Amino acid sequence: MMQVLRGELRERELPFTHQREAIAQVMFESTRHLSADDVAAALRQRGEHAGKATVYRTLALLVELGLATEHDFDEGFKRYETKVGAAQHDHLICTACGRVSTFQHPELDRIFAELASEHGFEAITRQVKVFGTCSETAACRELQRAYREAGRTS
Amino acid sequence: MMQVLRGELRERELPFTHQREAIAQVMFESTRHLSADDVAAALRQRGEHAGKATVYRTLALLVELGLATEHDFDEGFKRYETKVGAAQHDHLICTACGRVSTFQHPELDRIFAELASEHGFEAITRQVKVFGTCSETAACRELQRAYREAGRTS
DNA sequence: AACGCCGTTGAGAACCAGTCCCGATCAGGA
DNA sequence: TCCTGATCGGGACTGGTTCTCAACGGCGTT
Repeated sequence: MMQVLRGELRERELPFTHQREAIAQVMFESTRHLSADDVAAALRQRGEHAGKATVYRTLALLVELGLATEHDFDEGFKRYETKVGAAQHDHLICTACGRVSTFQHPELDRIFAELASEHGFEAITRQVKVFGTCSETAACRELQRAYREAGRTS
Repeated sequence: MMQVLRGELRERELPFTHQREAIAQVMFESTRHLSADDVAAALRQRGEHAGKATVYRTLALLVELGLATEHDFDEGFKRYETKVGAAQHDHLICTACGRVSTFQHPELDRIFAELASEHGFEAITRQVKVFGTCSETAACRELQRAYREAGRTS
């Protein structure tokens, strides 16, 4: 896993530094969506440390290398997710509790490929996000009901 | 058109102010995706003026009332688009020239409805964005070619 | 093992979209 | 016209992210 990073860096003649290793380790070991702060906290927890500029630069680098993806769930900051060993997937974001769940739909790839070629567009990445309320907690289910009723009457 | 706004405001017992009218006018007369700054500039151009706090508040209000939608095209700021008289649509964003084009796909609504019910999720809004390169300018087409070749070899 | 080049690091300053504060102003019902 | 409560606006503030630049550290070379 770390070898992949090492290889990508060598290929571009970029140094494999201690900080890059530590940050990548944090990313690779988590399947969650981490903010820059989460990464810094995880580093502290294992006795490591990296300046915030380095954390941001390294996360951007991982995205550039294709080893991570960047997400914006409308929280006012970005989150990052390891891409290694995970299939392309999209997200459902609960606006009540903040939980993010993932899904894969077999038709989406085809649809976007069709769209791109129809528009003379070369698609590089896509972002598909569905915002709404989940049914994990009682509070979320309550909001679901409220929303459904409001939708019916307006 | 302005009557719609007036009605929505009355329904919620909110005052129909001169600033709200002017900002809504700017939005309703444009089919483009305007940033808060664009709106302020458009106001200036027609001899109006509104503090930026008011611009932001009013745009948020229009979104709340269902008369506008908010977009984030990864430029570091939000853009707003009037929703009046426009069908649900999604966006292709060219990362080379910044052009945004729209598309509608007949299957997407069905797919997201299915997904939501499968996950016990009540979908409120969705954001579907495809980032890539368009074929509008020579520079964009050049990047398209470069990207296709890079994709082939890696 | 020591050298040197050059990209990286980090602490803090800077940046900037967006929000908050609060006294002045205004919409609109009585 | 008067009154009341919401809005407005200029400027201060917030907080995520980027920039600055001197010190440092990979890593290929000698």
